[in-house]
Amino acid sequence: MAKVTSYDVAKRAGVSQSAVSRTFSNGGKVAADTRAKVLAAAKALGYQPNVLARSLITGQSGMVAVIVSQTSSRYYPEIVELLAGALERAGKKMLLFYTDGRIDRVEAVLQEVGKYQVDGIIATTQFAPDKREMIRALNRPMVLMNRLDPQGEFASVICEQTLGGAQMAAALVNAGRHRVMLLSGPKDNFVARHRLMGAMDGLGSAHLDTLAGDFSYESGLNAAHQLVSAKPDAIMCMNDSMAMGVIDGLDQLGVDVPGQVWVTGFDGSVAGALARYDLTTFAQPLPDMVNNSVELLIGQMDSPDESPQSLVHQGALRVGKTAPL
Amino acid sequence: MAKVTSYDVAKRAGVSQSAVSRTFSNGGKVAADTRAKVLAAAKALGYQPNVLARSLITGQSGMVAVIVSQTSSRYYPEIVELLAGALERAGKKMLLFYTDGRIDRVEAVLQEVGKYQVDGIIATTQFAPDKREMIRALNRPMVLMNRLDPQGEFASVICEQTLGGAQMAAALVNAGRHRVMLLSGPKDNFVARHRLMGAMDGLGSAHLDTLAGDFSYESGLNAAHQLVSAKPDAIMCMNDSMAMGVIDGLDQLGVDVPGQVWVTGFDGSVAGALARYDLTTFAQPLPDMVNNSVELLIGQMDSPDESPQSLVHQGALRVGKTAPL
DNA sequence: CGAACGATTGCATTCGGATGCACTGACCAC
DNA sequence: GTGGTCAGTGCATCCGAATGCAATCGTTCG
Repeated sequence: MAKVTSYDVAKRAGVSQSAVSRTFSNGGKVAADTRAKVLAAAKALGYQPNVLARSLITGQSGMVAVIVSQTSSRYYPEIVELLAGALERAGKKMLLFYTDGRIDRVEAVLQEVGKYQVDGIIATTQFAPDKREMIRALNRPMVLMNRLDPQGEFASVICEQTLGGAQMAAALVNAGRHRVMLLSGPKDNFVARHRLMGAMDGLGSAHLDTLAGDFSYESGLNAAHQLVSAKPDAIMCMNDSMAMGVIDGLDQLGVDVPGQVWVTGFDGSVAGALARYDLTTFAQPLPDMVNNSVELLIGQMDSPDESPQSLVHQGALRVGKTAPL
Repeated sequence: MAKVTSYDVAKRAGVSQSAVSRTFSNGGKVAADTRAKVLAAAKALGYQPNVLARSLITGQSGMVAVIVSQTSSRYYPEIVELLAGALERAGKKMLLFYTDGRIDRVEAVLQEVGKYQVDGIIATTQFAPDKREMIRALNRPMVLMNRLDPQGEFASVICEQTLGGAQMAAALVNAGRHRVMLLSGPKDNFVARHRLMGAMDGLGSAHLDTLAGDFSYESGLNAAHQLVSAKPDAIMCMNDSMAMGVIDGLDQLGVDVPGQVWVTGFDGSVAGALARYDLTTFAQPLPDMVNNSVELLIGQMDSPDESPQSLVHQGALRVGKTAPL
């Protein structure tokens, strides 16, 4: 019942350990009947190759580290689920780390990642500039999702954020909205900053003011009162979770959406599409982005010398009932 | 830049590889100045111990496999996030597997788990009885979450489901509801079955009929029409996601909740607590359950010979606006 | 002052599997 | 029949770190 090793299988099958190893690795040269004997013995003993031992030699563990910055945005779980599927299809296992949105935890997580010989890393986290050297030292393929490496050293898959913000803003202005409040995301967050830039560009003089949110539903809920006190005709939120919070906050204040104020989100999350919210939002093609991330990562693993690519996806306005554009 | 091993560190520090190993493992006896030299060299080289190599000797990988049956219930992401936190506090890494709700994938997942020398397993999946031998062969501590092993061979943490169903049902009847439709979960799902049993017990003659759902929002949405055609005064859904779907479906049909029909959920999910849904539901103490699961698992790892425990938590009715009990 | 002692340290081996290399036969062409 | 090719095989070694054991050193005790 204890551990079954390749030696045990070899003994039972009457062959050498090498033969067992060759049977279970890909390139192995094994005669058909030897392979059959080995497989029979393996099955009888319940043998499973020890991937960790194998990784010592091959340098491949089959694991991919996924680092998520779990802000309380409800968008992240959707990313994780999609990633799980895409990685599984690529034959990789997912070693999942959360940084809880704390930049100071990033270092600890990177250290752990370094100990586990992962084949690659997919990160949706912000890295402080001084962590660059540390990441480089990990010396592993990495793809940033929804983050861009300003120096182009690491591959990334993003959705065009600034343009999206501008597009949404322009749509609001065109629809006659001239008093627009903004609810921003975390200051150090890549997508938050870019969305905000685009939004402010697109709004021009229609921009009343900007309040600081943190991407969480609660921050939207809490901001509703202050947002509405400026008497806006629209509130642009820099993600869906906050938009949902704002809507619920406005409900509590007796403010009708979209009757008195329009509200828009950003992400195109599944949650935001729930019928009772049905957000007008800028939707990112998340499934494609996730699939491409994994493809890029696998590509880097296969040919480590090619320079890292950056893929930029285009999102699209999705009109729901919270802003009848 | 390539891989840094304990030998490299040893050479630079002018000590033996053993000294390096002892510095980085817990029980090691190392003189203070030796340790200092090692740590300095390690830092200079960016050395991180290779956990996988270590696991060969110690038999401990520091990883815990989490197996989730990812039905489209939005409750599972909440479990995963909580688990991530609890495992991290316990110093364990999370190797995450989804079975996509397909029982036939369970075997494949178990095989993969077997290859990775995880220290333990936390599963929210259903196991077919013929997988029992396979799990036993893995020979690893395992805790079932929200599942009960009928033979008590594996530890489990559950919430009292039958009682919860009965309690909810009784509350509805007491509040004067006498025509209650049920929306069940997957037939082979543990919690679904038990909730349903309790509900039927509690309803008695107030039970009109039961429709089959699959725990997904969509199945609730699609069932709304058929559910309401029986002219019920309440619809009990066996989880929150379906309840949200039912509510949205009823909205589309112009049926007022709770004006014309009451709707209840089950889980106490974060999503169901969103203000625009504000479900009346039977809430499980999920954070406690998760923490206990990890504690039980760690306990089993420390003392493998103790017989596995089963913890049963008590949930509580949470009254929202979809059924003003 | 010599012996016993405790704290450190390094050596050698081990974990489980992959792989370069040499070796064995079988089979073919000449 | 001889030399050569080639598929299969096992041996020995390696991956990176942990650890039992023996060796070393500075002390302390009698």
